[in-house]
Amino acid sequence: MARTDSRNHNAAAAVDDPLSRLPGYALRRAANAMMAELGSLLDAVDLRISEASILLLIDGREDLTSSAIGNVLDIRSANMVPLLNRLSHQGLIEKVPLDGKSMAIVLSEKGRAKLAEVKAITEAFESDLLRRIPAAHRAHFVPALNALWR
Amino acid sequence: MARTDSRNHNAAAAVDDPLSRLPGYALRRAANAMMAELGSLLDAVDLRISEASILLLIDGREDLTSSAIGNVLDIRSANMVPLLNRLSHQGLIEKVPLDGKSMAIVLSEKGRAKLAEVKAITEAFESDLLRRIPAAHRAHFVPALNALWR
DNA sequence: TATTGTTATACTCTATAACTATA
DNA sequence: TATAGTTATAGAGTATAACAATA
Repeated sequence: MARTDSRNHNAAAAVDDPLSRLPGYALRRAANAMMAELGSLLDAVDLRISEASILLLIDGREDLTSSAIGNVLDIRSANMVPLLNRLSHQGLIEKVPLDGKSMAIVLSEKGRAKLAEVKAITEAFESDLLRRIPAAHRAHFVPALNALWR
Repeated sequence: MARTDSRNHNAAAAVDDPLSRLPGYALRRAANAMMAELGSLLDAVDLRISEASILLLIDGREDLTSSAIGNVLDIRSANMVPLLNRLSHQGLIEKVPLDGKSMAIVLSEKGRAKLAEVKAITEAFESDLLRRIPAAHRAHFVPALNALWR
């Protein structure tokens, strides 16, 4: 199977990604791969990653507003609207007025059931992810990542 | 400055992101932060991250086709077209026919000068990135990331 | 005055489908 | 038949600006 024809101009096979030694590039590729995989897993519960993140963040809390959620997850208020609308139309969340201006986003009965599914999927996925990292590097992974944004 | 008013319903300040212990979540947040920063740095040379990646990949090579580049960087051929067009309109690359079907993407004189600028920016950025990771975790970073996608 | 929430909009990135032409 | 390249298009994600109502 060895290809030794020197006239073969298509060198794609010989390019073994010289960029992969770069931390930023490796970070992007790893994140893209992870997002694609998690996204596929969440298709089973008809949620996007950002929507699942919101359910996980709310969990049992009844005091989180749209802006509070957006602040934590780094989502602009204008972009929170369609995100929460979709969760609302699926009957997963409810808006409870806190005062004339603010509304708490809380999980409905259906939302709590969905959250349980999301937790099962993400917990399995997250431990899968860790298991793929060689044991020697594993404990360093989250601390290193968190140093880059927290 | 301490806020101790227990009647304050806005608990945003009290939410310290319980999701950050999750590897997948931390990976996404770190990658987003990195991309935003690198993107800003590359504004100085009027290039996007994907465009800079292409210049870095080509470097001195004269045998890489659009599809070869796309295979390495995981960019679909349909999406390579506008990407290469923009580099071409900026006079940074040229297309050299290899046969009636394939074209090698090579750097122009101007492209080589631009690449030098890109290298300066990215090398400074990449070492900056590493420097932010606590020393104990630093050597584990790229190997751990590469285990997730290579 | 600052904050909460909303609407409208635009830009980027990425994905698929359909197609032409050449190997 | 498979590969190289292109066109058109659609869906996500995310950004800004402008606005109403309330704190």
